[in-house]
Amino acid sequence: MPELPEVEHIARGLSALLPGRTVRDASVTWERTVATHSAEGFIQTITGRTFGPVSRRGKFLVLDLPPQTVLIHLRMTGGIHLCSGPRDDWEDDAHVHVKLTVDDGGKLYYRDTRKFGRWYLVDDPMEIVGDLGPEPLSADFAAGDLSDILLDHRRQIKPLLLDQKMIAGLGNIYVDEILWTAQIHPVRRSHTLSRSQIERLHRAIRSVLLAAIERGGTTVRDYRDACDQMGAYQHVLCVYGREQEPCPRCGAPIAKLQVAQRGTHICQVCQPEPREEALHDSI
DNA sequence: ACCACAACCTGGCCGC
DNA sequence: TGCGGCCAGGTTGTGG
Repeated sequence: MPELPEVEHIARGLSALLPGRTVRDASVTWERTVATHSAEGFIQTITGRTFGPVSRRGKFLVLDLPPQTVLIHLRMTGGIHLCSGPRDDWEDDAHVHVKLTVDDGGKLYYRDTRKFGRWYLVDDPMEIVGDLGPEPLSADFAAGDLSDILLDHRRQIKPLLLDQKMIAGLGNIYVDEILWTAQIHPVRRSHTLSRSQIERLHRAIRSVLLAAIERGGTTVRDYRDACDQMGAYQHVLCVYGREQEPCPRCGAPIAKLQVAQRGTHICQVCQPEPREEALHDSI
């Protein structure tokens, strides 16, 4: 579910509430959620520790818990909810797999229907996020950096953008939105893009992600932020989930196809299919 | 280097 | 109503 904007929004929500709080109690009801420890070992290790700053790297939520760090990847259906009141809807939820009680009685719930999400407790975050590509919203991610990545490979642009080792944080929804915005077909080979297309793509990556963060992310189904609120970016999606609806730019019906085994939404007019030779073109 | 596919899980939706 | 099949915001490992 969550891509960069959703994780960023959750991180901001937790930043306001979690730092300075001490873990008093913890429970883990789906053993495999904690990838680095047994449930027992994890609970013993973190109890009594106090949270420091909360941040994000790619799609990972990063919780400082000196002297170590907790990294959380929400995968498809993971969600975090921090409740300060005495009770909460999540208390008896069958899909809550981790629960932390902090010193003022507040509770942090981790809910994950499909159980794909993972928690990591490590000495050095680089053990987990060391292979990630650059942060697309960082000030030093320039069009030239994107160009270096694209020209260094001969892959279809969509799977390349989804590859976290290339650029960190993009997922299926935002890649479809970004490619529509930049008017680039998802199977276009990365090394065949022109200078101006790369600049358009660079601008689209940043503008789409920033707009999505501003609206608190996209809720297709499960996603809720740290305060259990839905996002609002789903209301302004241009192509994702809009098969058959008119393209906001030209009015042609949005088409759905498979690219890299992922459902993919495009406007066939605004994002024309590359010629065969451009697909296989060398040099 | 790049791609296809299965696996990890559950639930919702569609058609019969 | 029930059941099978397909779909889903992600990642990893295997094999071609």
